Amino acid sequence: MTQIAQVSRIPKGKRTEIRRENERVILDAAERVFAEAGYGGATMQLIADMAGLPKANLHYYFPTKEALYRQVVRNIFEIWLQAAESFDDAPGPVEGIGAYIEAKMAISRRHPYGSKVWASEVMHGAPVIQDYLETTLRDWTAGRMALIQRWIDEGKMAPVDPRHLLYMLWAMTQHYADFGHQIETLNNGQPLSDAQWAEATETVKSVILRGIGVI
Amino acid sequence: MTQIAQVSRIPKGKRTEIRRENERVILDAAERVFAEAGYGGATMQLIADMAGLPKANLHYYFPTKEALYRQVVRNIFEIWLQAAESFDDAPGPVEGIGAYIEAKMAISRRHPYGSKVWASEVMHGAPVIQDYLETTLRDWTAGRMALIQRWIDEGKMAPVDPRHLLYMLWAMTQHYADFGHQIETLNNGQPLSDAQWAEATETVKSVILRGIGVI
DNA sequence: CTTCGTCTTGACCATACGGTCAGGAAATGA
DNA sequence: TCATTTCCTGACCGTATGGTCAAGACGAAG
Repeated sequence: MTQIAQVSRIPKGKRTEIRRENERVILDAAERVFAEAGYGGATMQLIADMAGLPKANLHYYFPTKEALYRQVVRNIFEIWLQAAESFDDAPGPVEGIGAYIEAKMAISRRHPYGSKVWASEVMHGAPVIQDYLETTLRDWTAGRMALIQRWIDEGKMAPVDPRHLLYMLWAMTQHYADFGHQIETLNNGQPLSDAQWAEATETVKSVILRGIGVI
Repeated sequence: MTQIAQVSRIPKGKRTEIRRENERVILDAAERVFAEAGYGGATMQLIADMAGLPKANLHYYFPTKEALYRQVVRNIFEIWLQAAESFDDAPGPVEGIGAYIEAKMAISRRHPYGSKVWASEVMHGAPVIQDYLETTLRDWTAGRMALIQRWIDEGKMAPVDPRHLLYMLWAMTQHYADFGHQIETLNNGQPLSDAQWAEATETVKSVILRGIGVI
């Protein structure tokens, strides 16, 4: 067991571990800097300082600024997709949509920088992840719309346009990450407490679930 | 009457008119470029090209890039505040919140660039409009929260946390501007038609109004 | 027509940025 | 121990950017 744990942490010796760790540190720093300064405002020097590495070292692991940015955006997309699984295996809208809201609110709290990078990328016309929008996201959206439509047809919820319902879910949950600074300012400059996050999640859930006629 | 009309259009001769027109052209171009490229990614040259003026001319009207950006953000804030008036003079939540959703959806369609600049500014920590958040926006929010609470106390709507209800309204309506590119991609690359905008507005209204128990 | 203040703009400057590179340090394997 | 590969980094480079300036064009007023 100890052996297995070690193997999983250091799969192929110190070399691999160094690479893995440095890439992680750089990606974390880059996510934060890209979120706070935008792609154009972010500089490799800033990311290097945040990561505690010389700038030239960044270019050793990631050839260009754009390549680093691409990797950051892709990582975020993976997290989105994982949350999307909350939708499946649900007997009806109360469980499915409720779980989805909870999952996305949790992501907004845990990965605010990632959400901002994604928002920024989309706002600028999705120059990097346009293909993802046209393939993976489009397919996922179509599948969920069909599921919601099925729930409507089965009389499990009110006849609400599935597409715009999805947009509403995305908008509200991501708002708590993307506009976190505004929300914090309106909260007397304090980050939302555990209780306030729970309250926010509960309010969103209750309004939506009542709004689609399942409460 | 003709005299008055002329006076209001050309108050002080051609000089003033030239200044007014050039400032307008520059601000329009700047709003679009800031929205599409972000503050850091926007260049004075790009704005100048978009405005059809030489770069040096921009610096004649606006001393620095930051000053130009500040003016763009302030203009947007004014538009936000005007829409906020929809809330007042409403006898209850159906009219007040319904009108507010319609007004903000209309703004999202007519001023998508402005909405994106605002979102970008807030996401980057509101370096320029932090004072607005702490004064004007905070006051406005407090006033509307009190109004909503009054409606709840009077039994006109379900007891929904007023603060988070406001956040939900902002999130959903601005989402159609800020994430317009994603929405367009999911609409087979086509901008939303008049009918689709009406459908979106109707869906948001119906879910929210049912969600706060007034339908 | 002359004068004066406003507007226009090509050329220019200092700086900061993304990216390169050579040469050394450290880890690996025989 | 020694050879080989990977990792590290200070110094450097070409370019693009925000901003300046001086000289001229244009409208207003007498």
